[in-house]
Amino acid sequence: VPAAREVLTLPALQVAPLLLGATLISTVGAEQVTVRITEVEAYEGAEDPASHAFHGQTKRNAVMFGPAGHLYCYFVYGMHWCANITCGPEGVASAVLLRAAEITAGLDYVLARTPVVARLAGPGRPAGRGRPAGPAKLASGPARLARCLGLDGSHTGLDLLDPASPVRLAALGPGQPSETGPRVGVAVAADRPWRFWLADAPSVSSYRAARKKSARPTRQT
DNA sequence: ACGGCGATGATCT
DNA sequence: GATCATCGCCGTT
Repeated sequence: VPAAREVLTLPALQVAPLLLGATLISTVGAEQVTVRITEVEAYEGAEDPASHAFHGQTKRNAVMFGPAGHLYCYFVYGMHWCANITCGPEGVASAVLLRAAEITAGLDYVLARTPVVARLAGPGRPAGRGRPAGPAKLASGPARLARCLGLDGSHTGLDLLDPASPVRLAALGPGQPSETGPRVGVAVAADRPWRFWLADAPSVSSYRAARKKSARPTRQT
């Protein structure tokens, strides 16, 4: 199924499951990296308190209000980048967060480019003790996935359907068995099962509830 | 296998 | 000045 603008222009909630199994190609680095998406989350705008666009348009989230099929990267926790695909018609904020994928081409390059990634699942590394098992976990989690693809804020706004773009959405998934659940690390609207993943895909990240707000200390010296 | 927590900086009120 | 759409390390079962 070819990736089409009109499909991505649907609300994120509808686009999200269609992105499972989709192919994403990055030529941002020296060599091409290709992945198959296995886990995503939908974020709507005005009616979704967990969305970056919930409070309206800002400089950071502006691309979410643009046409569908563009890349939205944001920086979190002082060290990580995460990547979204914008959805919905122009003027309506909506996006799908890319949470996990399996690397289908360029694995050697990914391992060579980022030593910290290679340490996670490089050859000869056994599982356990803080060490995820095998290359399936290399792009497991939104920040790991963005890192494997070489994405950061400089790539925000790229048109994923432009054949000349260094990051492209080549094809949508054929519609495989998938499962849903609440979004990871999201405290508000926790009752909405807007996380989607491919059943039995080893690259899918593990669920973590939002860290509960620590009761604020009464004093600090 | 699972849970707690520190790192670290942009963004927005 | 608080809040993160996280990750990796460390300690405990």
